[in-house]
Amino acid sequence: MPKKRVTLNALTTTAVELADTDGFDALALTGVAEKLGVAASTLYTHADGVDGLKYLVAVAATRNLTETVRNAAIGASGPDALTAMGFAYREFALDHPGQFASTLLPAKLEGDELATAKLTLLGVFVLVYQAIGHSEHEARLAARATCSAIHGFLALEHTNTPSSDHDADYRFLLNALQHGLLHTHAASQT
Amino acid sequence: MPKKRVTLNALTTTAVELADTDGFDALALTGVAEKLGVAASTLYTHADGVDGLKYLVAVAATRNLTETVRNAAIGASGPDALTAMGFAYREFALDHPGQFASTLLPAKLEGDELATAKLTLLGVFVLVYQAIGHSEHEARLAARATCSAIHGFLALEHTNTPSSDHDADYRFLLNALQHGLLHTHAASQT
DNA sequence: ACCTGAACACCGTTCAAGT
DNA sequence: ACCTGAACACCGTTCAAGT
Repeated sequence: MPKKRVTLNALTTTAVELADTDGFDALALTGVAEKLGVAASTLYTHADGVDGLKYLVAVAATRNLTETVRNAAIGASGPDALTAMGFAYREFALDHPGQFASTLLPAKLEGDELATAKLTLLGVFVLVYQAIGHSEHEARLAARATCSAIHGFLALEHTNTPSSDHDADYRFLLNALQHGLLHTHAASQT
Repeated sequence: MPKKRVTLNALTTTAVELADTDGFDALALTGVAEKLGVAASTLYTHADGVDGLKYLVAVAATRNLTETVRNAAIGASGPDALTAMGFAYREFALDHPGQFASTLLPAKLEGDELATAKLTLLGVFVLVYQAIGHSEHEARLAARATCSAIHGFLALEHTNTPSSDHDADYRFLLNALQHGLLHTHAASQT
């Protein structure tokens, strides 16, 4: 019998997979333990219960999302980059529903892993707005507004009454936001 | 001993209260039953398990939110009405976190109570945009975009990295969206 | 028709005991 | 240091039995 050893990496990976499969809320120590071939109580050596496990998933998911969005941003300039990022964000949410849901988990301590992961994600948007010509303050406002709008759309997309064309709705939202942000930018420069 | 009788109304009210107190996810048959003074199994006479209970909460919450937003819309015209609705929405979310969270629950059947409640809420926004001069199609797009953005902001407001001024952030988002929607409106008319 | 209590399954958590 | 299995609490759900 080979001794069963659990690494933090294997634990996280398995938890992320299970979250995407069964839903983030349904993520259970039992399921992860079974998939890893260990007793459920073993997981307390590596994570702080079910909340600790969900925290691990949230951190990994936020980082994965950040990388996806960042990759979408390269190679396109300004406004096009924003649209590309928006659609990459959406694709991530559709492909990884559990990871997307985990994004809502609040950070515990200011400056902890999850908090910094969230800041990094926001930072990608900030950079794009700065590249367009916004000041840092404006860019931060614009980035927060954009992330809020995107998250809201994706969260409601599958819960709300079915629209005829979600794709068009999303494009409309991104466009309106973009024009609105350009407006405030122009207004602040006059 | 007076016989304990549970009405659907008392059940819903208690569940809504408990959702706001303990969180929508933590809503439990046990807690509701205890607060009503009956055995947990009794609740199966009135609701279809825990999911049925959450469904009841979601319907009630959506209706409450709709009334709040509708009330905020009267007495102000056009753009001002939209801002007022946005802030009423936010106040509702802050005061009733459980009800706000229940808003994310998807409707089961098309045309069921929850689906129509969601449509009614959206309808309030549609009406305002029509009053401003948008066509019905445009108004529907604008309403969906607005609801998405508002929901996203409120969902992330307490989970994301603390901003210096959430109030300003929210105002900024509502403003940008409003200007962006006016832009697309103007563009489609030229 | 509505309510109760017993019963069972399932999950989270702790802990003494093994290696 | 890491893993196990027993133990316990808690919640959801079902059902036969009461009124």
